[in-house]
Amino acid sequence: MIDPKLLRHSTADVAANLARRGHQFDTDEYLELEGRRKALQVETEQWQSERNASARSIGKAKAEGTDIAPLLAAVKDLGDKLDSSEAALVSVQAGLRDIELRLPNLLDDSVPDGKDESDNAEVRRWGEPTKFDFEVRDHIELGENLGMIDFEAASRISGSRFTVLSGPLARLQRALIQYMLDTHTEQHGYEEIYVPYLVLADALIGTGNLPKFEDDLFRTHTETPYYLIPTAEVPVTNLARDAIFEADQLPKHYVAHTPCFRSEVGSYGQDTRGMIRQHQFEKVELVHFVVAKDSMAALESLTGHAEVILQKLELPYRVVALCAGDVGFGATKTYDIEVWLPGQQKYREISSCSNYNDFQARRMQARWRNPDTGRPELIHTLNGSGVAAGRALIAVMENYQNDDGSIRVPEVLQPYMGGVELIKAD
RNA sequence: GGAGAGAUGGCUGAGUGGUCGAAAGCGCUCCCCUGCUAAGGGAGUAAGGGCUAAUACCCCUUCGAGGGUUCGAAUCCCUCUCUCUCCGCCA
Repeated sequence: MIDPKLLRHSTADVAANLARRGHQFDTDEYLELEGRRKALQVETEQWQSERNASARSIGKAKAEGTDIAPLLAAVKDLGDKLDSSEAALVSVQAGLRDIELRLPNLLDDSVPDGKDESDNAEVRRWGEPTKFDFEVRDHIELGENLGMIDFEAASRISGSRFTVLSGPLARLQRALIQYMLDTHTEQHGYEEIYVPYLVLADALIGTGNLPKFEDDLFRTHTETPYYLIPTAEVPVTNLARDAIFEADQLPKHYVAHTPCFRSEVGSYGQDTRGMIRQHQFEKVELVHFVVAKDSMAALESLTGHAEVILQKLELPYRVVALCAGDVGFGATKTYDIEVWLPGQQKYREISSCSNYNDFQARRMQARWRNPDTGRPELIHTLNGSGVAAGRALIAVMENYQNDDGSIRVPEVLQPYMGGVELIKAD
């Protein structure tokens, strides 16, 4: 959520910033509503104040034994006036809040202009696209030839966009997850955390997934609905909900492995084959809670931590700064890390690292106490994949493939594979 | 699933219709005192929001959540959620 005060006092500036994303902010509608809010709130609070004053004087009169009948007569219709004014205020406030909750975050000035993916700016590149002296296979062909990926079985069980992995390949994904968790906790100082995979709507409002992106989520039909998490970001970031951290408790660095569930409506026709885009996938997620002044530096370090994983796996990648039109709803700035996939001869997203500044914190009331002012201030939240395990598995398969369809196990993963160095069909 | 108890400020814990944003204690901050330490004395110490240039006044809201009764609710009524104890079941 954008600071309501900023929205109120610098409406045109906010609209201009959001326009960079291609978001059209109807300032007339907003200002009209905001004007009514102000009038109604002032009026309502005046009635409330009056009611409190008269209730006090009635109490006092009663204690003194004075006749309270005239006082009661004086406040006779106060209740009605208060009720109607309050009802109007509540409805206007709900309308405003809905507008505010659906407004994307302000972009950082460093975000490059552009309208879609093709305008993203490459920041750096690590490694060179892997070279092969044979015809490369994609992960689908590799996996099926090994007999360790079964898309047909998955679709019998769950329909499209699911995968069944077996044997060494299933273990390889687990090895990747374990390796990532160990690296982030042991090398990068993160605290490992285990969280619920089902969350309440409020948690998703906190991170910005609701109310706008309900369609992307799976929901239960229990009386109070649960949502399957689309990323660990949701439960982990909500650890800060309603919190007031002391200065010495920050920064917080969390790492969590969870499955992620996405409905992927609206992505018909994209990546329909293979396990690039699934309803369910495994991901290791990094989350930072920091004080405001540190968040841009934190974005750099978080992105760096995700990159280390690819470097240790010796997977070629590049980092791109998302352009204005491509930055996600709640982020002020985002780096995507794209890994080289020989099967597609393309760099494909394997991690997305974002600074949300106070956007999520404001929705969650996540604060820290600034010792200089003694007052609670909003923290800044960041998160990034470190990295997506399903896609990392694809990247390893395709980049480590041999002519005979076998797959070498990256050196750093071998200890997690019981020393296995090569995955091949029996 | 059954039975019972509970939910109040950073914590413990009073408070069954009015002067209660809330006693007391602890903790914390500042000041005083004591040659150090311990002890002691004093003052302060919730969050959100509105108004505003203001983190100054002033005002509003909040005692698990939502509704109701009332001029007035932490206190009375209804619904829900959560926590704890015991029994049952269960990974």
